Amino acid sequence: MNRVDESPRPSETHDIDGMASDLRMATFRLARRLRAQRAVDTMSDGQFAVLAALTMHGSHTLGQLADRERVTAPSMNRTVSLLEDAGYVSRTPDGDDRRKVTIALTPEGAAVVEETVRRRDAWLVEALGEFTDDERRTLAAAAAIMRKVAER
Amino acid sequence: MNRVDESPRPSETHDIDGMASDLRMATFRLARRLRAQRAVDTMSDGQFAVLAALTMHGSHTLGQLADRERVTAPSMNRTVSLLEDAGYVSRTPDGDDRRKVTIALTPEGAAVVEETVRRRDAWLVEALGEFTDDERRTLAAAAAIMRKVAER
DNA sequence: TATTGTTATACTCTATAACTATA
DNA sequence: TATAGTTATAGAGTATAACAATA
Repeated sequence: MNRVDESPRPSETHDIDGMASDLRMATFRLARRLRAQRAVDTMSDGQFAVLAALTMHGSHTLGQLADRERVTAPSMNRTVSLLEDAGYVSRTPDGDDRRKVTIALTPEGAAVVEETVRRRDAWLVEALGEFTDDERRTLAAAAAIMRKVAER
Repeated sequence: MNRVDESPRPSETHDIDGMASDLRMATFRLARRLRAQRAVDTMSDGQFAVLAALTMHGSHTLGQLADRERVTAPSMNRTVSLLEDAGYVSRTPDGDDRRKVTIALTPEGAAVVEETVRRRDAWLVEALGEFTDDERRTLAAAAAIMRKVAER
């Protein structure tokens, strides 16, 4: 058994049910807190998530965006329309299959992503400053694991 | 951006900006994934959060619930009304200060909490089963720290 | 007057159903 | 016929402003 800190209690590591509850509550709570920090912006989470997806994974069709964000096509259509009206994304009909529409980030959209990330992280960076190096190391390691869990 | 994986060096723990971004993204992603598991239910996150608060912290006035969930009083009033209509909470005028209303969980509400938690955690428990003891220990430790961060 | 809760109103996000255009 | 996207419509969640009851 690989021990990472001074006194891990083995029995607790087998209480996966309790740990899952703790992790679920902590995740929801932190997500809510982080989300609240967007108060300075006018952009919703859903809109920002689309811009972030376009930033990370390039252009998408409407259907691809809807699948990625796990919303229906009409919901995504509405979100994309709002982003288009704001000048943050462009719609371009696909050359091969003219039923499809390619949604791409505009330079203005890219700038908004950068600025929003900066603002959102500011609060978290300040909060993390009050924790210990060990605690921050734990969070960094956990973040990588959480991503793997979410990708399941 | 693969930074702190198996052997974090002290210098890296000072890259708080990058770590904050990682943690923010991982938290949002896991929260979204967990939230999607509620598909079997008809209850929204907001309604469930109220039932969970009543379960964990006992009865509240409307204002206390609004403060705890960080929404306005009219928003909480609406949520509580829906829960009351569904039979999951009760409203009782306060004996001492008759402006106040005590909101309490009904037995039906308590049953809904239990069942919802069970369903939500089922997915997470299964997911966690595919990780190592070390990884689960890291997540357990991180959950506690995340709660502290969120309470800031 | 101040506080607690509620009602009125409006806007966003989401969904299902129906429709259009294209394959 | 099937698929990609859009439009129509409705319900839930949130907010601000205005109101009622009580302290």
